[in-house]
Formats: sequence, C-alpha cells, structure tokens
Amino acid sequence: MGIIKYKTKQQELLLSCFKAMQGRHFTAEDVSAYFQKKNISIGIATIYRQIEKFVAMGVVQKYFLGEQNAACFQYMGEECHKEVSHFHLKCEKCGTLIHLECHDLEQLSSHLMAEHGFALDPFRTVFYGLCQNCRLAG
Amino acid sequence: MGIIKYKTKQQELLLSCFKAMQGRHFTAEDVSAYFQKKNISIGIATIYRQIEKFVAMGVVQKYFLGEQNAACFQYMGEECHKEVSHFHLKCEKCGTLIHLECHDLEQLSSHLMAEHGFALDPFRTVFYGLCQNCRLAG
DNA sequence: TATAATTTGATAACGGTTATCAAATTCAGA
DNA sequence: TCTGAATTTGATAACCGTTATCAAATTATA
Repeated sequence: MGIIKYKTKQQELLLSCFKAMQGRHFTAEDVSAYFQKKNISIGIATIYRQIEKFVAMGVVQKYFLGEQNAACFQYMGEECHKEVSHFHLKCEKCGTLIHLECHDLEQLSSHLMAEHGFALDPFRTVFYGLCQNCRLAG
Repeated sequence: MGIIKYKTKQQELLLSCFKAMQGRHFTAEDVSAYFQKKNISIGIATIYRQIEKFVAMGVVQKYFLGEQNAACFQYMGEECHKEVSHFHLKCEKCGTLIHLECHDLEQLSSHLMAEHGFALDPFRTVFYGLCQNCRLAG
C-alpha cells in the first residue's frame, strides 16, 4: 500500500498535465491555469495535495527557489529519476532559472563529502547570482 | 546620501540588538521578541523596513532558508563585509546551518563564471543536504 | 449493492511579509 | 530655536502561497 490508495480521475489529469510540461518547471498555479485553459475544473487544494503525493513518490521533484516565491515542481518521468543530478542557477535580477548538467560540478559534491562530511542534495540546492545577460547589462 | 537619510532611535535600537546577536542568525520575529522582553516598543513593520536597509548597506546579511520559512538575517559587523566569502550548508534533517569558509569552494565561483558566465552570490546560496551526524545516524 | 475508506473542492485560515497612511520625528535653513 | 519639508514610524489591512476544514462525492471492498 503506497501513498496513493484510491485512484481518481484528478490524479490522471495531473499526470497528463505533468507530461505536457515535461522538462519544464511549473508551479501549482501553472497547473491550475493549464486546466482552466482546457475548461477542466479541478480544485487548487487537490492540485497541492496530489502534487505532494507525487513528490513523495519521486515522480515529481520539488524545488525551493528562495524568498516567498511559489514552490517549483518538475515531472521526473514515469520512473523515479532520483539519481539524475542537475543543478540550478537562479538569476537574482531577472529571475531566470538555468538548468545545469555539468560534470565539473560533481566535484563539488565529492569535495563537500570528502572534506566536510556533507552529502549535497543537488535537487534542493540552488545557486544564486547574476546570469551573463544581467551581469553584462549592468 | 546613502540609504538611510534620517537617523532614528529605532535604527540605534536595531543595531544594539544586532550586536547582542552577533554571530548568530535571527529572524524579524526574533528581533521583535528581543525588544518585547526588554519592554521596548517597536513596530514589526519598522523592523522589516530597517533590516532591509541594513541589508542593502551590507551591514546585515539576508539568507533564504527554503520553503515557507521566515527569512534569516545575520549581523556582519560595523564595516561592510561584502568581500568576505563564506558558504552555508543546511542540513535537511536536523536543520543545522553550517558556516563554511573554504578556499576550495572559490573554485566553484571561478568555474561558474568561466564556463557558464554566472556570477555566484555566496551570501544567498545555501547548499542543502545531510550533515555528517544525520548521515551517519541514518 | 451497501458500506467503509478515501478524495474532492469551496472556502476559511495561516504565517511571513509588504502596503497604506495619518501621526510623529528628523533635519535644514532662517 | 522656530518652521516647514522630507522622511520615518507604527497600527493595521492586505497580500500570496499554502494548508486545514468538513460536508459531499467518489472509490474500493464485502
């Protein structure tokens, strides 16, 4: 008996939405808007509740992108992809979120573990700073 | 003409509170409680406003510690310490915040700049993961 | 089916933070 | 040291993302 005990059509709807947004980040509000555009009625509480269940199962990843921003989610595909490691850079100026798959950055994990005994969680860690555009613009 | 145009006693009070909390992190609520305990009346809006001014001046550093937690601040001392670079590790399990001054980590900044054009802001970036204690405790 | 367990959804509530705005304070010049 | 303009204060309303509430609807089980 997993986290989901009863299958509902809302869960199916959510999965279809996640697939439509595969590869992209989305907020609970994005999901709500997606269904409104399709004239499908689904309560915001249900969206939050179900997303959390998918997160608990590893089907959806949750990101905490600082300040009082809305939580950000991403569909991880049918199977669990907990092992795929990519990092996030967030521009403090324009707010752009950059996905970064860089092997050099795995050195970081190794270093933190070897020297500081710290097991980095790349899913939750966000690097803040200035993106190239904003930096050059001024 | 800097950020603070008129000197007020509330600013002095806040500075005295910051000094009393030197080295420790605190929330706006902590500051409010500090003054309540001393029977000093100061509005919560003023606390938030003034802290933001000190943050803008670099006298106080602001940290975003994930989820819907309150923002965390730290007094940086009399002078600006914008150049001193230390990183933060936050344990997802026990919540401990570890200050890390490690030169190897400056490689990270260099790498992000050189390879990805990204100017890392170490004050705002928090590394999430598991601290040694929690990792070994399982 | 009938029943119990669970989910849904409208909406109230929550918590940290920001906006509002009249009153108080600060500063500059006379 | 008064006067007036600029700024800050503080009580409180508003905001926004999220969670709690709870009766009604849905789902699984017998």
